[in-house]
Amino acid sequence: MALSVTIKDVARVAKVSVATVSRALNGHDNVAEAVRSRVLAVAHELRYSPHHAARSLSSRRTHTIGVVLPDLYGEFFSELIRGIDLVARECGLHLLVSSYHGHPEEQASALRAMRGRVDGLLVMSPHAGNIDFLSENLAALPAVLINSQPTESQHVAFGIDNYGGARTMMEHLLAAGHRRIAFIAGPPNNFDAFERLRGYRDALLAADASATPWVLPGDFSEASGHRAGQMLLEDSDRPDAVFAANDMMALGCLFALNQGGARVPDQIALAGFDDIPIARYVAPSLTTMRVNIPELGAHAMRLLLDLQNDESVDAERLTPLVPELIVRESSRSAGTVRPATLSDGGP
Amino acid sequence: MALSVTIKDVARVAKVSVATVSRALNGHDNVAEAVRSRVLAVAHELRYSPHHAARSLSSRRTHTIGVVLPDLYGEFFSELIRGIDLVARECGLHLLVSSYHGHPEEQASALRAMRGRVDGLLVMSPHAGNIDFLSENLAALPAVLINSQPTESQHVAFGIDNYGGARTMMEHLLAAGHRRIAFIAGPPNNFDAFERLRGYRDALLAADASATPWVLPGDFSEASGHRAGQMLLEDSDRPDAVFAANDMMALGCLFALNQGGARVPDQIALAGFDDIPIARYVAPSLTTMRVNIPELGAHAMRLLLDLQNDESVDAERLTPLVPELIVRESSRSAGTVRPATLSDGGP
DNA sequence: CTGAAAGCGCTTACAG
DNA sequence: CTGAAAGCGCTTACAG
Repeated sequence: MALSVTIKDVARVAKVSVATVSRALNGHDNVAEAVRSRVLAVAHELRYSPHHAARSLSSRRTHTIGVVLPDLYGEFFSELIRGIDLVARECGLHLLVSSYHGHPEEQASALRAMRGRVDGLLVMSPHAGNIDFLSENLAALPAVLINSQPTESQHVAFGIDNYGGARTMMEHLLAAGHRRIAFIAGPPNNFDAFERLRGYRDALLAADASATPWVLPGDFSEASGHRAGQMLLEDSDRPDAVFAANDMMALGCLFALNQGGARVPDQIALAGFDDIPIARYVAPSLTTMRVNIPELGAHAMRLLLDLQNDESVDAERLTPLVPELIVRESSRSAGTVRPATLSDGGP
Repeated sequence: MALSVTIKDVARVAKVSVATVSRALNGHDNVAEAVRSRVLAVAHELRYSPHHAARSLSSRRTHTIGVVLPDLYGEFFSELIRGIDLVARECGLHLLVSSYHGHPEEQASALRAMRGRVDGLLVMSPHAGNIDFLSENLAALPAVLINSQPTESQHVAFGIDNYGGARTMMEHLLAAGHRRIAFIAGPPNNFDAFERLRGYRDALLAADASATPWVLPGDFSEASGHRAGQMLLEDSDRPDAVFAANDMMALGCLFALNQGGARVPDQIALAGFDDIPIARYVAPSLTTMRVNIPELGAHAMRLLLDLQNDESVDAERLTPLVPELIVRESSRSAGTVRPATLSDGGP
């Protein structure tokens, strides 16, 4: 760093003031054309690259967006980041990604560490009840909340229609004739999980007011789905269908059922939620609700940009993203169960 | 931002100078204990959080590591980042991740944009022949190259033993009795792909000096593997086994063979490279070389830390990471082909 | 169109 | 142990 070339070096060589160099490099129009091209040439020749911290300290803009996530692990987050990055790139913005690694108590410090590094924040906080404290730490930065519990606070929030998605899946299972439908729940304090459970219950009771919801515990992990599957196998009383709150648990359950000799979908139908890539490769391929994850991120990013430009965000743009029902073999009532192929269920 | 509280506010309220606030907050020992606790209390009460750009401009440290990758898409990169992040966190370092999205010509600007934002760089540059120009733009920052073509330059580099891995796989296929082994190659200018191809050739010729290498073109994408599989089906003359330079192509090839009615492994054995998660879920599950991707990132990060501390890096620590042979159903010479289960091939 | 100067919010020798 | 001051590398009114 000590050897690196600064704006002063460029100014000296180009025989102008640093102010002029700054203007020339930043494309201001109050620079003589001859001077500008000379400055540009010198800057290039010296391999000058502006010092980001200095620039953002004086200009009060960082051209960077902070993304604070619960975790970085897994397909969901990489797809989300990809969608965000797509929009950010178009606008010449960088991304500073940070996660609190499943420790919600570290979220505050993750948020505060963003000060002076970012112009705006995209925050995903699925842990219910975190919102008040969130507001305290968001400071004066424009922010968009992703997939978070709604709040009375003034924050812009955007997410997936988990409730509606769960109802859609239930309607599919009910239409296929299943009546005794078990549900593998997500983590207790997770807002997404809560909404999906709510959709399951409401749909079940809407179809038959005397039905008893059949809920198995889970935590979104494959292992918890596997445990739920084993629990079902041990029970002499089995459901017609199992709806897992996410695909990872559905897969865990599928393997448990396969191992235990329960045929899917012939003996038990199975469905998940998310449409992670593996879902269409397993045998039988998994019926699920497809969530357009990159679009979730991209749209949140666009909302943030509007917020930064002081454009008011109309309510319509905050309408949750509706997941799409993808019917595959795991819920097909009858017929051939073929191995998954390239042409099955997507590009 | 205008409303945010600065070190001056803390100093005023705590009735000390900004210098003292700075020292107290940074844990210097030349601060009276009573003063320190007062400053800390005030800072907390005011929800003060240091302005990062200002701090790094004056201290000349950013506590951030730049990670420049060819792309962000897919399991490989998210696993790599996870490994890097693991080590970074332990050291209280942040990560600034940037990708040039498959456009090598944007790599230079991605690298230069890191100036003044990071203390060190982790760079993955699989495109052969990029190295000289890399050196020009790395400036004075300590850097570690990941999975890149070796160079005479002074850069520290670390990667996977692609050549050795490919040979190991070939020895497995040869030991299973296969002689006519086709190879689906990766992109022409990719160093990883080049090394794997070299391992294939050498192993083939080592087993039989008169053998003719049978190389199909590919570019690491599933689609290109699918095309290669179709090409093999159309040919009346089929190989005993197919070794794809990565798992994605192996999967594409597998689907083509499945669709075309060629039984794997009975008629054609199949193997890939990488051990991506899907590899053990497909039917038949895929034999492959497992690369410990998080460890690749973690180790590179540790090398960078040593470099920053001016510790000399001994050659031993630069020894490439050796992939591990994972034999699954797609290359089993005979016996039962069962669906994948939870207990197959890993946690 | 251009330059001198103030200022962004910190850290760190330098005095005391 | 503490404070006044210089300085990090830029940008941006303010004059001219």
